[in-house]
Amino acid sequence: MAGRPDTDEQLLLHPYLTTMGLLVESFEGFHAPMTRRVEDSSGVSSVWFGILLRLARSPGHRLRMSDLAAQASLSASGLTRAVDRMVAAGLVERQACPSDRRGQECVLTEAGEATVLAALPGHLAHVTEAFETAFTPEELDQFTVLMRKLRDAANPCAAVHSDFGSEGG
Amino acid sequence: MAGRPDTDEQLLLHPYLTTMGLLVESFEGFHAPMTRRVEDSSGVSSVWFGILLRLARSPGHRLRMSDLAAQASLSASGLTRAVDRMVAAGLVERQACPSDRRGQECVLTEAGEATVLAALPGHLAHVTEAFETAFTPEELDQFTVLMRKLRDAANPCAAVHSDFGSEGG
DNA sequence: AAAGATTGAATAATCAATCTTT
DNA sequence: AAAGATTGATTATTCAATCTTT
Repeated sequence: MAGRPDTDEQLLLHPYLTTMGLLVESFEGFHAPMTRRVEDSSGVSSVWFGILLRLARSPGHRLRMSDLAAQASLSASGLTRAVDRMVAAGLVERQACPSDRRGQECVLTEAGEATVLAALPGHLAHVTEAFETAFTPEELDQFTVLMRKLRDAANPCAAVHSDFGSEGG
Repeated sequence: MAGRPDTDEQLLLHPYLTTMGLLVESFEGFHAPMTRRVEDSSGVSSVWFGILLRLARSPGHRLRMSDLAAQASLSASGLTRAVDRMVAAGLVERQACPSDRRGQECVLTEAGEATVLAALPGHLAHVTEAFETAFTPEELDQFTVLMRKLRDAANPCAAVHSDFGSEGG
């Protein structure tokens, strides 16, 4: 009869749960091997590589700690610890933010730039291979559009702050 | 001239890197709020909820430790620790695998089933809202197909083991 | 009071090594 | 010898609290 509540079994096997599980598994299945490769070729963790890459793509090779935290999907304290370790490794340095004395900028060092540039051709080759194996050019375009929609729907604020997603493509 | 190597700047701004960054940011931007909601409504971490959900969807409400580790994107030791804590919380129990005395099965308890079923309607509502806000039905179909291609290309083995991705949809 | 950044305490993840069974 | 599972040691991440600046 109409309005009858779904059984537990129907809920458990709902197609949207299948799609959700597929999304998570697909991302992990794609991301984990990519992570291993970038760590092998760069010699640093994928978190560090992501930070170095975002700095290298930013004007002045620098980003505010809070912006970097958001872009790297780390908490503020998580980024502070990561940058502590990267400073110790000589890959980045902290500089006072000239316009806001509460702030700190994270700035790429020569060694940091060298690290990211050395690993970049190999990384790009892996990314290219993964996308071109999985997708035709038309599918890659479709995919980019759909991912942007998914992100913007779930998290509207992310679009403006994003160095990667809000332009280009 | 032909064959001239790319400059660092060209590599850094390569469209595939933009797409890769967009993919990661989109997934995190989608997944993080979903994680917070499922933790709020279920009272357990999203890792635990994922484990409970996969067990609830499996025949006999049970899975081998190694299969569960793969599906939950955890290492073998990571899953052992997680299951230790879930046994202590009364949500799952270990049973010897009848066909292979090296193996252990992780089995849902009554309390574990109650936990996942209580949170399921709310979780499904959030998933539904996220997908239907982001996508038209046609786009959701496209998206499912593309995610499956991406996973299968990057990680061909995952398809066979997957409870979520290899059937239905 | 709110925002940016950092610190202490606690949690959870991994690698390498180990043990049992196949 | 290889696979499944677990344990010890280490590392990384988070939350809550704190400090400075706006």
